[in-house]
Amino acid sequence: MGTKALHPAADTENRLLESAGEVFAEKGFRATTIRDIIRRARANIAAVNYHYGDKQGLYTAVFRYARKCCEEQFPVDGDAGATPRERLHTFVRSLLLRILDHGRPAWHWQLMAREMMEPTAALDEMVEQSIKREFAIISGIVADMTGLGDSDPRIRLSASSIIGQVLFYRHAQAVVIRLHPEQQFSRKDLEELALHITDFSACALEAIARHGAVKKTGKPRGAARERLG
Amino acid sequence: MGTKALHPAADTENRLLESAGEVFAEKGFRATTIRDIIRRARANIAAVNYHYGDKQGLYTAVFRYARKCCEEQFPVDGDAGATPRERLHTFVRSLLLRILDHGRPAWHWQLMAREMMEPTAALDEMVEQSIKREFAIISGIVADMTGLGDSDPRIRLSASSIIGQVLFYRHAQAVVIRLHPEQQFSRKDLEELALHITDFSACALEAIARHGAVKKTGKPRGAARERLG
DNA sequence: TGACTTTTCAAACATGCGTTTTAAACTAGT
DNA sequence: ACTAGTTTAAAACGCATGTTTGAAAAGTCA
Repeated sequence: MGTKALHPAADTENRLLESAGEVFAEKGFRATTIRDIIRRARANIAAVNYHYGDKQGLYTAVFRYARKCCEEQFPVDGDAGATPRERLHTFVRSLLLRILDHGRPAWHWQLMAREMMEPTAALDEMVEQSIKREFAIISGIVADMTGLGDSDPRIRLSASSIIGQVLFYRHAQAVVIRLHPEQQFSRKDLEELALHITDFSACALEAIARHGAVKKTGKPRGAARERLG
Repeated sequence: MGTKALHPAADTENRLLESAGEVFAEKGFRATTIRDIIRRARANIAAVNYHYGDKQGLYTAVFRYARKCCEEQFPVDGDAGATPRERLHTFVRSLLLRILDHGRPAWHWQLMAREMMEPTAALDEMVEQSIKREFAIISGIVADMTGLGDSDPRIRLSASSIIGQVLFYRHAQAVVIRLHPEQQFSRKDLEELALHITDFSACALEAIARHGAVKKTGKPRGAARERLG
């Protein structure tokens, strides 16, 4: 009927992927029922078994699909010619938009957040194929801004501090909303949030650069102290 | 068996509370089965219905119990006479130990973390009776360290940044373990972690104090230089 | 002890779930 | 039009779950 036009070139398989993604993201793997998915996809209950074997098969298919879309939409590594400070801002902003933007496929990173907290086999794949690379990017930025040696544990700790500030607004969003109703999550608010986290982190990194980067064979890769003025 | 001695003065009701807490924390509300709980508590399946009405009733009872225990164990507001920096460290350290310490009731904050991510009615109670107060504490510390006026939004943002760094290790623990197997969570590791987060945050706050605290009663401590947008 | 309440127990009940089955509808090549 | 292969459809199966039941056991007080 007319409903078919809502999902344009969507054969049953694609409708299942999209619907399943929404429901899985909203309620988690266990709490979602196949009947809930097929109702939303306007498909038959046997379709998921036919196309994906079983519920778990559909889940991993959805997960792979989500990761692909997510990476394309908000690339996390900015212009290599930019200053470390600018690259930090790009990274923070992209991550924040990824996990909180109300855009169309809002459920992609919601799925990821769920996997982080309650890992299944899908998390291993995600760590290997996405997170490792992205953590390396932020680690590189941190190294540039601090001048710390590659193996200095403070790089890992600082990178975690930065990511933690961002993920907070996803993982603890329910608390934030209750605690600070004035904190909204419009695109504009997210831009402000990204600026704050960038500022906050940059100040800390610059402090480390000033009085802490005297380890290893000091190889200052970038100008760490330019930002001071 | 000596198993009964493990739960000393535990009547059925208390055994249910403890066992349910462990299982709920580990698998979440939906995924835990009553049969799983009563098996661990060595009680009959009808006991939960008899004492708590239904599964949901048991859950809210467990939750209230968890909050009580949690607050007693790691008080988050340190000596009022200490320096702001020391109070910051106390706060960060307590929060970190709360959510990651392997001590006996390790499941208390695991439950809370679950509620944060997938809120039920229990979260509202928690926000009102615990989180608001604790967020006020860290906000006070931030205000002291930066000199910002009470209503400056940067206080809320900075407090969130600090808490976010801590919660990261709970919410994304599965990722951290896969990404950095060298990162352990022994008591000693947690102390180091707390020191890093304190350092990182203190540097950022001090920078804000230097060039950003020109609101309210205005106490410009350093040269207030402007930064790029 | 004996009546009465509280607590425990094993079994059964009702429901919702993932999955399977069987057949009908559709598609494409000849 | 016929047939073979693919996709969809409806119903049913088997199982695990939350909950209820009715009686036995333990506890309480006279």
